[in-house]
Amino acid sequence: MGGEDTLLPVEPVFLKSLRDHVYGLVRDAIISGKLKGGDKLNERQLASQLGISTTPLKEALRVLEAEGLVRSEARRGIYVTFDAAQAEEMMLARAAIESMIARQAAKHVTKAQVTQLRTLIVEMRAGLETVDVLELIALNERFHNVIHEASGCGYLRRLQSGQNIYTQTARLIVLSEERERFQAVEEHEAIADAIASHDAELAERLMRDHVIRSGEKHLIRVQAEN
Amino acid sequence: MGGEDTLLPVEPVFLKSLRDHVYGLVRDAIISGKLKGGDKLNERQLASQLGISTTPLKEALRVLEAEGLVRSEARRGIYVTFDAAQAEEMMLARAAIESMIARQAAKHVTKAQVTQLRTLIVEMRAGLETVDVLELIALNERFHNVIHEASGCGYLRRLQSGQNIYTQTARLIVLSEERERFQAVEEHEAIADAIASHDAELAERLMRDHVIRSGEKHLIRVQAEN
DNA sequence: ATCTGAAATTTGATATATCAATTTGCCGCG
DNA sequence: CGCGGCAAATTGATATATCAAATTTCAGAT
Repeated sequence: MGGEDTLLPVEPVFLKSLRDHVYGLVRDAIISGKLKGGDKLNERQLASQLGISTTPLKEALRVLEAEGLVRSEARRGIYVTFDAAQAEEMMLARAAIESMIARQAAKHVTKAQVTQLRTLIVEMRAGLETVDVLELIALNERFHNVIHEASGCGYLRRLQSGQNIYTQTARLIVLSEERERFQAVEEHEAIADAIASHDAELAERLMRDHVIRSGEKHLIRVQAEN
Repeated sequence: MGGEDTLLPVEPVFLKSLRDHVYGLVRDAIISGKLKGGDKLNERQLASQLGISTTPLKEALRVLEAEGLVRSEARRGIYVTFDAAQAEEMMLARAAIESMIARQAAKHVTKAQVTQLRTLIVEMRAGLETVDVLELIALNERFHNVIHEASGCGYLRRLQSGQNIYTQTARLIVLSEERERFQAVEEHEAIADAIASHDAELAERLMRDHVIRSGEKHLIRVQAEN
């Protein structure tokens, strides 16, 4: 087993339910590598470490199992299944879903949303000049959010968010390379153009290639950290 | 190790945990329309109806929530969120993921797997002649399974299976149309050719269009039933 | 020393009790 | 009649106890 002793307390204010809080703790521990593929989780022990009962923990583990991060064997144990190979597949899943969202966005986007996308591109170019990486990260998120909203696909959006395994620091590191910053903005502009011209097929392909290319860089970073 | 293959006389039904069983019951009720979008579920009442305690039910509901079929509001209630719009989005999700799987399959497929695909196509043609719809359904599943295996993507495969909302009867009805049977086999052959020639881009596009076109027919059927 | 198998232990599965937030209903006041 | 507001009822959240399957331990036989 790997280092779940470093998983921490649940003391913080009751902003959300224990199960949601614990879900986040364990998921982060898995994604960040504190819990590695093959590690066994003990319900009682983990609940006791967190200072909670097994009920909310069991519910959190069920969600993680539904997401494919752990596998539960009846009366045997709960094992972490997430590894580098799955990280790559989750990136591919993001690419698949995000590109389908872009496809739908190209079909349903409004003129106002096109304007929002173009404005964001302009701001991204400004961010390139000032080398404001944090600002670029925020703009990237807003850019994708506008596309999500344009698509009108709430379920796909939700499904997509479940495939996110990149931390803020990983994003910072990836965008610390000037070449990457420029390429990302170029790709975003091409995607915005495709959506603006209602070219669903092109928007889908460009988005897929963008997510995969950018994702590979993140994955390299993640692997380097572990 | 080994030899346990002949020692499994236990009924599968009893091996399944209550939570898994209940999960299946509620999911089917939602997908089939017995529970409609907006319906409120009461934990105690439902547990009592099913003759179980709330513990396994809560876990089942957490999984359904993770899948986006219900939404839980703390100390307020659990509401069914699945509706026709989400059914369409789940079909799009299937198309997105299945096409990504086809893309990976085109990259990693072996000669033996290509042979399997070609054999299945031949059998499908035979099924067209004999109008054996059940056989066609089984062949379709095997066809997609070979592609899944060729892709080597276990996570994507799992994610894909979560998007399945078609019943056997729905498949029967859709394939009851001769035009649909022929078109499906034609599309399958084109997909097999693309994968055989390692054309990832084409395989992805063909698979996506196939799942969407075929999915729309299923959705029309589902809507007609409700 | 190795194998067998039964007892003790572990552990997830399930049931039940309790807590606390929310809703509901009723009463009185304007 | 309408509107606050408090008490009771409802309900999901959490804690704890119990059950049963799986694993481990270890005595006894070979």
